[in-house]
Amino acid sequence: DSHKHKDKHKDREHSHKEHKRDKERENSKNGNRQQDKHFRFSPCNLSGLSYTRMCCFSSLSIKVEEDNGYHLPIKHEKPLKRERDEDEYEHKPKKLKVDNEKKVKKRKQEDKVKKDSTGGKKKAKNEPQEKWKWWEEEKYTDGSKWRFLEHKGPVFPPPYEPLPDRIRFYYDGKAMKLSPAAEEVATFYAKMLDHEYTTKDIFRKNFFKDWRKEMTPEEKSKITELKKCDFTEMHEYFKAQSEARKQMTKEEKQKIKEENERILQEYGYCVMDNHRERIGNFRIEPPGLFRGRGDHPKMGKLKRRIRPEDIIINCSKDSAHPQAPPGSRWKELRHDNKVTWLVSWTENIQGSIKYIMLNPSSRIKGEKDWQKYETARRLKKSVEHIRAQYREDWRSKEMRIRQRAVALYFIDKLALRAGNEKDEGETADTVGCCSLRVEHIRLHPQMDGQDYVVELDFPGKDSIRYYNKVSVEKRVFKNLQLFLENKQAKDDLFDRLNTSILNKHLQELMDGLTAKVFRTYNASITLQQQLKELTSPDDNIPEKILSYNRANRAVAVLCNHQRAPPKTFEKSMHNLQTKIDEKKKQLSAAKKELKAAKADAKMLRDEKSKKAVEMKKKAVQRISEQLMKLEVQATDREENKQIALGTSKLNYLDPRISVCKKYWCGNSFKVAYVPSK
DNA sequence: GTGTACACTTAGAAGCGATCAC
DNA sequence: GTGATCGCTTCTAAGTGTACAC
Repeated sequence: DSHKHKDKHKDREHSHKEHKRDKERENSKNGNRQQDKHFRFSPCNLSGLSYTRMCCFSSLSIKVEEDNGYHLPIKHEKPLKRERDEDEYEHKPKKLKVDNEKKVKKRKQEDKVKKDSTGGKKKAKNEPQEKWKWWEEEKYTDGSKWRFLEHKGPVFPPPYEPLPDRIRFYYDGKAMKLSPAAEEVATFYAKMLDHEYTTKDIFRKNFFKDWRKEMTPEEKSKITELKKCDFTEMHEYFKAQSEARKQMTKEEKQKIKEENERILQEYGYCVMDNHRERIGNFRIEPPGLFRGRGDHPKMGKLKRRIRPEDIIINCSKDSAHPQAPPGSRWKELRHDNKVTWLVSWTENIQGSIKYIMLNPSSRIKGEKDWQKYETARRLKKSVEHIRAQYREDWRSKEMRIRQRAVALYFIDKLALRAGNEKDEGETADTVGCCSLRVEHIRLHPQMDGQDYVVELDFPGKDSIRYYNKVSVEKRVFKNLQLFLENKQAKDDLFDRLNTSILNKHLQELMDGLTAKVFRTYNASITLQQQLKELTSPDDNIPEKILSYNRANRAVAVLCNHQRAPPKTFEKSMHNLQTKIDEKKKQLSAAKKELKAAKADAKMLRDEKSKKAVEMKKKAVQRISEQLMKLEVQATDREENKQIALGTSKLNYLDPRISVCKKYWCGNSFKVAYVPSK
């Protein structure tokens, strides 16, 4: 019997997008593909000291073996071997300096001295761009995140600018002038007319409900049906505006660029502990319609405009406090150095808190990132023991222990997320490991020539579908059968488990261990093993890049990092195919010419015709190479259609693996910071 | 044990300037 | 010159995990 509430989840269908993805996945049995357009660089300013890195890749294919210890949700042609234990992830770390009170005190004093010498303000803006090796400095041990923090506060979006009178809204075929408040919300919808969102019932319903709240009583009584609303003039107006922006002269564009740069310099940086640091998101989110992912019950709701009165400012007592815009005041001015955020506010859709924090290149983010990979490396040392433990626990007398052990096996083997419980009706129905339900799993004692196959099919984070068939150990299979007994589709698979229980257990096994550490560890170790397998010391740079991309793709597949195929995908593939066809024709013609030249040479037996043969041979060779390149490009693009490589690069792969000398491929990476040599 | 608040990381979509191909 | 594509940034939603009250 379930300890958790049952029947709490309503039947939901896959979103339209997901259906599209499913269909495409089916159509692409040899693997998912993605055009490597989406690649997110980590901020990697050498003076910015990011613990993350910057790489230049093209997309390349990987192939996956059926049973390699890691069971990837997306299948590929070639085996991706991944051994569980690989010592090379064991780079010697640079010894972390241990903080002590004396050193922290010294740093504090130094900060004070520098501050005093600059009249209470840091000389940050025009400081020479000298590398700051924050990783060589001591860390705070008292839980504080900084000693001094000064910033200029957030940048607010511009106020609403009413539409020109010539741009009209029509209701039931008749032009109608809207009040400014109602008009503003209408423009949010009008701007999205081309988007799939506006075809969704929930989106339309939520928008209309919230829009009506902004209307005057007269408007409210008149506008009663969304389907009678005509926003097309507004839509065309915004499209024309966007077009006009594109058509601006170089000078106009330059002027805007300079203004943006000025704002960035003024508001985009803060001073934290004597260093000028880039802020990640210094702009307040503008009002608009909420774009929840998947079947989000709140999509289309009005995201209200944030006012200074909603804003909490966090900074040092002894800093120059940011000033609220004239005529307004902040909600609160706080001096909490136990947190890293500079500005916060509560949003109105979920009631959650939003923050303005530092850029990933900052000391504070870099240190956290580093710690994350250090924890993953510690896990490497304990992982065999932990695996032995959970295998033992599969036989436990207690159901809760068995469930915990099977869930952990999934998290380790399949790199699943923990799966916290979520508020029903407040968010899209998505699950992770601990929140899997009976309906998400199917057991096949035999399937495709394999024993004990578990078929997993569930919506994960961002409503991305996780689909995988994996052969498991007999004991796991038997346990799963037991967990499913006497349960309905909507019941929890692991009814005696949640993330809190699981993480408490993990904490006992290793200090700092939580479910997500397994994802980091397994992603990084997969990269390393793939690099080892796919590269050889004699490889040239393109070959190494090819291997790196394949290894990266293996990680993306393991972590189920997917994206929607680009809108222009089909068209661009079609264009590429046309090129291939033309090239084939060219090749065929060149071959004919070569044949003719050979015949001439045989007859004439002179130097000129011999030379002609050589020329034609070279032409055939050149065209063949061009054709091959195009074909590789097509395969590559097709295989990368749905795989997103950026997330793993940015969040899961220890940069020390990418810059390891053994796999180093020169100009492929720009490294901001390599902590160990 | 449960619920909630909070702080932070992870995530895909969208935007945009630069470059390429024609 | 123009449209397509690339390479990257920005935006913000959606997760994880901890602390704390009851």
